[in-house]
Amino acid sequence: MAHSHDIPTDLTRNQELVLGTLTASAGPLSAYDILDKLRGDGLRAPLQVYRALDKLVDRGLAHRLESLNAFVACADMHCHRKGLIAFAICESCGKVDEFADEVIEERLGTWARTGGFKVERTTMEIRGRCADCLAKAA
Amino acid sequence: MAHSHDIPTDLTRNQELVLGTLTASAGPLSAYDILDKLRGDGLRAPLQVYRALDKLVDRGLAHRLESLNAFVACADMHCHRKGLIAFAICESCGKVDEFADEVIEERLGTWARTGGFKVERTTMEIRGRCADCLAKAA
DNA sequence: AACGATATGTTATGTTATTACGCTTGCGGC
DNA sequence: GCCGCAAGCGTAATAACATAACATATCGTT
Ligand SMILES: [Zn+2]
Ligand SMILES: [Zn+2]
Ligand SMILES: [Zn+2]
Ligand SMILES: [Zn+2]
Repeated sequence: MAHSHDIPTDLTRNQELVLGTLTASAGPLSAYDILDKLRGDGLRAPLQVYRALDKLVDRGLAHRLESLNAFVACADMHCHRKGLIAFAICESCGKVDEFADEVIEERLGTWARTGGFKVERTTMEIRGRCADCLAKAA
Repeated sequence: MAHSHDIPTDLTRNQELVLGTLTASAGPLSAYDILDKLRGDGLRAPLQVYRALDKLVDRGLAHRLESLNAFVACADMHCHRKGLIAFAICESCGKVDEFADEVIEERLGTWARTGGFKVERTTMEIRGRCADCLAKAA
């Protein structure tokens, strides 16, 4: 049976290269970081990376972290249909944890309904220290 | 009696100019937008604006919107000691509404405690359409 | 084959943010 | 007063992030 982690097969070459780079990385990468890693594969211009990233983000295979101007591969495809994903970003090791929370989403919906605001998308990014790094620092 | 909207008196000239510009603006401004508006007052270099913005953001007098790479004046100083502020940004008119929500903050705290993550700061930005713009479009 | 839609490659440019360096100003201790 | 420090300021240069504009290529449909 197909497993939810399977990489889609209909990606273009550039999209596959970019997603592969993100997946192989321990943490978020900027578009230019990605470009540098893919020079050996023939990529030369930022736009090649940005175009691939656009598609990957559209499909939920990657996420943009606004507070870092960087990108990560989706951790586990749990989230593609959920409206709100929160990211916990460790300032120390760069690791990114992603999670979806219905309570927060519902609360946001309540706020929006009250004020007549139509929510189109939400970014939530939490900066701090992960458990591992806290343990090491202790 | 002192009112919470009073502008602090211990700002430097550059800080005052930048905060004034933000306060006068209907929507968020980028650092370079601010710079352009302040050329007549003698400001010449991005750094002059960025330095002022750093201080203003530190003091909670202005906020940075990560998803726009832009800045707004704090709407009403209600938030300076609260950990989490959410911003609702209208894609149509640019208006930014800010609010603090204890439920969301508590929920986030719960998630963090569970995973051993130490939250240092959170950015939450909601993109969509404000009530006014929805009414106009109808 | 003709067409449209999507993807690509390339160059140039635009926008946002920081580094590095030196000068000035305000202030407490002497 | 004068020293020494901390904070602020001015300027130039550069780094980092993102898009515009245009030409070509690839693929499925008719
Ligand atoms: Zn995801
Ligand atoms: Zn960590
Ligand atoms: Zn505020
Ligand atoms: Zn609006």
